[in-house]
Amino acid sequence: MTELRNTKQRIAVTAALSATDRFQSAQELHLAVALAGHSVGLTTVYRTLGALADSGDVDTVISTDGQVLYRRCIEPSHHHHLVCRDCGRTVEVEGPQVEKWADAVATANGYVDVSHTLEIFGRCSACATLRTPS
Amino acid sequence: MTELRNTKQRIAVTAALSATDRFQSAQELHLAVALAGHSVGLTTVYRTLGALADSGDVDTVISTDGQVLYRRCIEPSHHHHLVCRDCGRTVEVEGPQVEKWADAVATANGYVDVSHTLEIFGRCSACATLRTPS
DNA sequence: ACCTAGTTGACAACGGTTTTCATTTTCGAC
DNA sequence: GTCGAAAATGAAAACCGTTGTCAACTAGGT
Repeated sequence: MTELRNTKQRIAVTAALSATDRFQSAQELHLAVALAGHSVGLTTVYRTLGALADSGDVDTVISTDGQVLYRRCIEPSHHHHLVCRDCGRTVEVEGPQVEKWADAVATANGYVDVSHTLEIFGRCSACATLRTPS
Repeated sequence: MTELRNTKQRIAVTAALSATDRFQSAQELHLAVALAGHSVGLTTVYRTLGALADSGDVDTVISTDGQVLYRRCIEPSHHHHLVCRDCGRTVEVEGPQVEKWADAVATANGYVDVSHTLEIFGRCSACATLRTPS
Protein backbone atom coordinates (compact mmCIF):
# COMPACT_ATOMS: atom_id res chain seq x y z
CA MET A 1 0.00 0.00 0.00
CA THR A 2 1.93 2.87 1.34
CA GLU A 3 5.34 2.73 -0.17
CA LEU A 4 7.79 4.88 1.68
CA ARG A 5 11.22 5.58 0.34
CA ASN A 6 14.31 6.64 2.16
CA THR A 7 15.30 10.01 0.84
CA LYS A 8 17.93 12.37 2.15
CA GLN A 9 15.22 14.94 2.74
CA ARG A 10 13.21 12.70 5.02
CA ILE A 11 16.33 11.70 6.86
CA ALA A 12 17.27 15.34 7.36
CA VAL A 13 13.84 16.22 8.72
CA THR A 14 13.66 13.30 11.11
CA ALA A 15 17.17 14.11 12.27
CA ALA A 16 16.12 17.65 13.03
CA LEU A 17 13.15 16.30 14.95
CA SER A 18 15.35 13.97 16.94
CA ALA A 19 17.79 16.77 17.76
CA THR A 20 15.33 18.56 19.99
CA ASP A 21 12.70 17.82 22.60
CA ARG A 22 10.70 20.92 21.85
CA PHE A 23 7.53 21.56 19.95
CA GLN A 24 8.38 23.43 16.80
CA SER A 25 6.48 24.74 13.83
CA ALA A 26 7.11 23.40 10.36
CA GLN A 27 8.88 26.60 9.46
CA GLU A 28 11.15 26.43 12.49
CA LEU A 29 12.06 22.88 11.56
CA HIS A 30 12.67 23.95 8.00
CA LEU A 31 15.12 26.52 9.34
CA ALA A 32 16.71 23.97 11.65
CA VAL A 33 17.31 21.63 8.73
CA ALA A 34 18.90 24.44 6.78
CA LEU A 35 21.14 25.36 9.71
CA ALA A 36 22.18 21.72 9.92
CA GLY A 37 23.56 22.15 6.43
CA HIS A 38 20.88 20.41 4.44
CA SER A 39 18.64 21.92 1.84
CA VAL A 40 15.09 20.70 1.94
CA GLY A 41 12.17 22.50 0.42
CA LEU A 42 9.53 23.88 2.73
CA THR A 43 6.90 21.87 0.89
CA THR A 44 8.75 18.68 1.62
CA VAL A 45 9.06 19.57 5.28
CA TYR A 46 5.31 20.01 5.46
CA ARG A 47 4.67 16.76 3.63
CA THR A 48 7.11 14.81 5.76
CA LEU A 49 5.69 16.16 8.99
CA GLY A 50 2.20 15.41 7.81
CA ALA A 51 3.14 11.84 7.01
CA LEU A 52 4.88 11.38 10.34
CA ALA A 53 1.89 12.80 12.14
CA ASP A 54 -0.45 10.45 10.29
CA SER A 55 1.63 7.45 11.22
CA GLY A 56 1.77 8.59 14.82
CA ASP A 57 5.52 9.09 14.87
CA VAL A 58 5.26 12.72 15.85
CA ASP A 59 2.89 14.50 18.16
CA THR A 60 1.13 17.63 17.03
CA VAL A 61 -0.23 20.49 19.04
CA ILE A 62 -2.15 23.45 17.77
CA SER A 63 -0.75 26.55 19.40
CA THR A 64 -3.09 29.18 20.76
CA ASP A 65 -2.60 31.25 17.63
CA GLY A 66 -3.66 28.38 15.41
CA GLN A 67 -0.44 27.06 14.00
CA VAL A 68 0.65 23.45 14.17
CA LEU A 69 3.64 22.44 16.26
CA TYR A 70 5.46 19.13 15.89
CA ARG A 71 7.55 17.04 18.24
CA ARG A 72 8.90 13.55 18.11
CA CYS A 73 7.00 11.11 20.29
CA ILE A 74 8.91 9.64 23.21
CA GLU A 75 6.13 7.88 25.03
CA PRO A 76 4.21 5.91 22.41
CA SER A 77 1.04 5.57 24.45
CA HIS A 78 -1.59 8.26 24.74
CA HIS A 79 -0.42 11.25 26.74
CA HIS A 80 -0.59 15.00 26.99
CA HIS A 81 1.90 17.84 27.07
CA LEU A 82 3.13 20.55 29.33
CA VAL A 83 4.54 23.05 26.85
CA CYS A 84 6.58 26.18 27.46
CA ARG A 85 4.88 29.07 25.74
CA ASP A 86 8.21 30.72 24.98
CA CYS A 87 10.72 28.06 24.02
CA GLY A 88 8.56 25.01 23.37
CA ARG A 89 10.31 22.86 25.96
CA THR A 90 7.92 20.06 26.73
CA VAL A 91 7.17 17.50 29.39
CA GLU A 92 4.98 14.55 28.56
CA VAL A 93 2.35 13.94 31.19
CA GLU A 94 -0.27 11.33 31.75
CA GLY A 95 -3.63 11.60 33.45
CA PRO A 96 -5.59 8.39 33.35
CA GLN A 97 -8.33 9.85 35.50
CA VAL A 98 -8.74 12.70 33.03
CA GLU A 99 -9.21 10.27 30.16
CA LYS A 100 -11.86 8.40 32.05
CA TRP A 101 -13.60 11.59 33.07
CA ALA A 102 -13.70 12.87 29.48
CA ASP A 103 -15.10 9.64 28.11
CA ALA A 104 -17.67 9.40 30.86
CA VAL A 105 -18.88 12.95 30.30
CA ALA A 106 -19.14 12.40 26.56
CA THR A 107 -21.09 9.18 26.70
CA ALA A 108 -23.33 10.56 29.43
CA ASN A 109 -24.37 13.23 26.94
CA GLY A 110 -24.89 10.83 24.08
CA TYR A 111 -21.77 11.75 22.14
CA VAL A 112 -19.94 9.02 20.28
CA ASP A 113 -16.66 8.77 18.41
CA VAL A 114 -15.07 10.78 21.17
CA SER A 115 -11.62 12.32 21.27
CA HIS A 116 -10.19 15.12 23.32
CA THR A 117 -7.42 17.65 23.33
CA LEU A 118 -5.67 18.59 26.53
CA GLU A 119 -2.53 20.64 26.64
CA ILE A 120 -1.04 22.63 29.44
CA PHE A 121 0.82 25.81 28.57
CA GLY A 122 3.12 27.71 30.87
CA ARG A 123 6.53 29.22 31.13
CA CYS A 124 9.35 26.88 32.03
CA SER A 125 11.73 27.84 34.83
CA ALA A 126 14.48 28.85 32.39
CA CYS A 127 12.25 31.20 30.43
CA ALA A 128 10.60 32.50 33.59
CA THR A 129 13.89 33.77 34.99
CA LEU A 130 14.75 35.43 31.69
CA ARG A 131 11.76 37.66 31.53
CA THR A 132 11.46 38.82 35.08
CA PRO A 133 8.47 41.10 35.54
CA SER A 134 9.10 44.77 36.37
CA MET B 1 -11.46 53.64 29.36
CA THR B 2 -13.15 51.30 27.02
CA GLU B 3 -16.04 53.18 25.52
CA LEU B 4 -18.40 50.84 23.76
CA ARG B 5 -21.21 52.10 21.61
CA ASN B 6 -24.40 50.39 20.71
CA THR B 7 -24.36 50.04 16.98
CA LYS B 8 -26.76 48.06 14.85
CA GLN B 9 -23.86 45.94 13.70
CA ARG B 10 -22.89 44.86 17.18
CA ILE B 11 -26.50 44.22 18.02
CA ALA B 12 -26.89 42.06 14.93
CA VAL B 13 -23.82 40.02 15.74
CA THR B 14 -24.74 39.45 19.37
CA ALA B 15 -28.25 38.52 18.25
CA ALA B 16 -26.82 35.91 15.90
CA LEU B 17 -24.71 34.59 18.74
CA SER B 18 -27.70 34.37 21.02
CA ALA B 19 -29.75 32.57 18.39
CA THR B 20 -27.65 29.43 18.60
CA ASP B 21 -25.93 27.29 21.15
CA ARG B 22 -23.32 26.06 18.73
CA PHE B 23 -19.72 26.93 18.16
CA GLN B 24 -19.43 28.76 14.87
CA SER B 25 -16.65 30.36 12.90
CA ALA B 26 -16.59 34.07 12.26
CA GLN B 27 -17.53 33.45 8.65
CA GLU B 28 -20.48 31.27 9.61
CA LEU B 29 -21.70 33.99 11.92
CA HIS B 30 -21.22 36.55 9.20
CA LEU B 31 -23.46 34.45 6.99
CA ALA B 32 -25.99 33.98 9.78
CA VAL B 33 -26.21 37.74 10.23
CA ALA B 34 -26.76 38.18 6.52
CA LEU B 35 -29.48 35.51 6.49
CA ALA B 36 -31.13 37.32 9.37
CA GLY B 37 -31.51 40.27 7.03
CA HIS B 38 -28.75 42.50 8.32
CA SER B 39 -25.70 43.66 6.44
CA VAL B 40 -22.54 43.69 8.48
CA GLY B 41 -19.05 43.70 7.07
CA LEU B 42 -16.89 40.67 7.68
CA THR B 43 -14.24 42.88 9.24
CA THR B 44 -16.74 44.15 11.76
CA VAL B 45 -17.83 40.63 12.62
CA TYR B 46 -14.23 39.73 13.35
CA ARG B 47 -13.72 42.86 15.44
CA THR B 48 -16.90 42.37 17.38
CA LEU B 49 -16.13 38.75 18.12
CA GLY B 50 -12.63 39.66 19.17
CA ALA B 51 -13.94 42.27 21.56
CA LEU B 52 -16.51 39.92 23.01
CA ALA B 53 -13.85 37.27 23.45
CA ASP B 54 -11.56 39.72 25.22
CA SER B 55 -14.28 40.74 27.62
CA GLY B 56 -15.12 37.11 28.27
CA ASP B 57 -18.63 37.33 26.88
CA VAL B 58 -18.01 34.61 24.32
CA ASP B 59 -16.02 31.43 24.54
CA THR B 60 -13.55 30.56 21.86
CA VAL B 61 -12.27 27.20 20.76
CA ILE B 62 -9.62 26.49 18.17
CA SER B 63 -10.89 23.71 15.96
CA THR B 64 -8.60 20.88 15.00
CA ASP B 65 -7.92 22.53 11.66
CA GLY B 66 -6.81 25.72 13.33
CA GLN B 67 -9.72 28.07 12.92
CA VAL B 68 -11.39 29.93 15.73
CA LEU B 69 -14.93 29.09 16.75
CA TYR B 70 -17.13 31.34 18.88
CA ARG B 71 -20.05 30.71 21.18
CA ARG B 72 -21.91 32.78 23.70
CA CYS B 73 -21.02 31.95 27.27
CA ILE B 74 -23.78 30.50 29.41
CA GLU B 75 -21.86 29.50 32.47
CA PRO B 76 -19.66 32.47 33.39
CA SER B 77 -17.19 30.51 35.48
CA HIS B 78 -14.32 28.50 34.05
CA HIS B 79 -15.48 25.43 32.19
CA HIS B 80 -14.80 23.25 29.19
CA HIS B 81 -16.76 22.06 26.18
CA LEU B 82 -18.09 18.91 24.66
CA VAL B 83 -18.41 19.88 21.01
CA CYS B 84 -20.02 18.01 18.14
CA ARG B 85 -17.52 17.70 15.35
CA ASP B 86 -20.24 17.94 12.72
CA CYS B 87 -22.79 20.52 13.83
CA GLY B 88 -21.04 22.35 16.63
CA ARG B 89 -23.71 21.55 19.21
CA THR B 90 -22.06 22.03 22.56
CA VAL B 91 -22.43 21.02 26.18
CA GLU B 92 -20.58 22.94 28.85
CA VAL B 93 -18.83 20.67 31.30
CA GLU B 94 -16.85 21.21 34.45
CA GLY B 95 -14.03 19.16 35.89
CA PRO B 96 -12.61 20.67 39.05
CA GLN B 97 -10.33 17.70 39.58
CA VAL B 98 -8.87 18.23 36.11
CA GLU B 99 -8.02 21.84 36.89
CA LYS B 100 -6.27 20.84 40.07
CA TRP B 101 -4.41 18.05 38.33
CA ALA B 102 -3.19 20.36 35.55
CA ASP B 103 -1.95 22.99 37.97
CA ALA B 104 -0.26 20.42 40.16
CA VAL B 105 1.55 18.83 37.22
CA ALA B 106 2.71 22.22 35.96
CA THR B 107 4.07 23.49 39.25
CA ALA B 108 5.70 20.13 39.96
CA ASN B 109 7.72 20.66 36.80
CA GLY B 110 8.64 24.24 37.58
CA TYR B 111 6.30 25.85 35.06
CA VAL B 112 4.65 29.13 35.99
CA ASP B 113 1.98 31.33 34.46
CA VAL B 114 0.01 28.21 33.68
CA SER B 115 -3.08 27.83 31.56
CA HIS B 116 -4.60 24.88 29.83
CA THR B 117 -6.88 23.95 27.00
CA LEU B 118 -9.25 21.04 27.27
CA GLU B 119 -11.98 20.32 24.79
CA ILE B 120 -13.83 17.14 24.08
CA PHE B 121 -14.88 16.46 20.52
CA GLY B 122 -17.37 13.85 19.43
CA ARG B 123 -20.46 13.32 17.37
CA CYS B 124 -23.75 14.19 19.00
CA SER B 125 -26.59 11.68 18.91
CA ALA B 126 -28.42 13.58 16.17
CA CYS B 127 -25.42 13.68 13.85
CA ALA B 128 -24.45 10.10 14.73
CA THR B 129 -27.74 8.72 13.43
CA LEU B 130 -27.44 10.74 10.24
CA ARG B 131 -24.19 9.27 9.10
CA THR B 132 -24.57 5.65 9.91
CA PRO B 133 -21.42 3.69 9.20
CA SER B 134 -21.48 1.03 6.48
C1' DA C 1 -27.73 70.79 15.68
C1' DC C 2 -22.73 70.10 16.55
C1' DC C 3 -18.59 67.92 17.60
C1' DT C 4 -15.52 64.26 18.05
C1' DA C 5 -13.98 59.98 19.31
C1' DG C 6 -15.44 55.55 18.28
C1' DT C 7 -17.05 52.60 14.42
C1' DT C 8 -17.65 50.79 9.93
C1' DG C 9 -16.51 48.34 5.56
C1' DA C 10 -14.39 47.67 0.98
C1' DC C 11 -10.11 46.30 -0.11
C1' DA C 12 -5.41 45.10 0.33
C1' DA C 13 -2.13 42.69 2.79
C1' DC C 14 -0.49 38.89 5.63
C1' DG C 15 1.06 34.30 6.98
C1' DG C 16 0.70 29.56 7.46
C1' DT C 17 -0.40 25.74 4.72
C1' DT C 18 -1.67 23.18 0.46
C1' DT C 19 -1.76 22.45 -4.51
C1' DT C 20 0.33 22.25 -8.97
C1' DC C 21 3.28 20.21 -12.10
C1' DA C 22 7.57 19.57 -14.38
C1' DT C 23 11.85 17.53 -12.90
C1' DT C 24 14.46 14.34 -10.15
C1' DT C 25 15.20 10.22 -7.37
C1' DT C 26 14.54 5.73 -5.31
C1' DC C 27 14.64 0.91 -5.71
C1' DG C 28 13.05 -3.48 -7.46
C1' DA C 29 13.46 -6.04 -11.80
C1' DC C 30 16.34 -7.57 -15.30
C1' DG D 1 25.00 -2.12 -13.29
C1' DT D 2 21.19 -0.01 -15.71
C1' DC D 3 16.19 0.54 -16.85
C1' DG D 4 11.92 2.15 -15.89
C1' DA D 5 7.77 2.95 -13.26
C1' DA D 6 6.21 4.88 -9.24
C1' DA D 7 7.23 7.93 -5.62
C1' DA D 8 9.29 12.19 -4.11
C1' DT D 9 10.93 16.83 -4.63
C1' DG D 10 10.66 21.92 -4.87
C1' DA D 11 9.69 26.55 -6.78
C1' DA D 12 5.93 29.08 -7.48
C1' DA D 13 1.13 29.90 -7.31
C1' DA D 14 -3.14 29.18 -5.08
C1' DC D 15 -5.75 29.05 -0.83
C1' DC D 16 -8.10 30.75 3.08
C1' DG D 17 -8.82 32.54 7.53
C1' DT D 18 -7.63 36.58 9.58
C1' DT D 19 -5.78 41.34 10.30
C1' DG D 20 -4.43 46.05 8.77
C1' DT D 21 -5.57 50.40 6.23
C1' DC D 22 -8.00 54.49 5.86
C1' DA D 23 -11.57 57.46 4.26
C1' DA D 24 -16.41 57.87 5.22
C1' DC D 25 -19.89 57.42 8.72
C1' DT D 26 -22.34 57.54 13.31
C1' DA D 27 -23.56 57.31 18.29
C1' DG D 28 -24.17 60.02 21.95
C1' DG D 29 -22.83 63.79 25.05
C1' DT D 30 -23.15 68.98 25.17
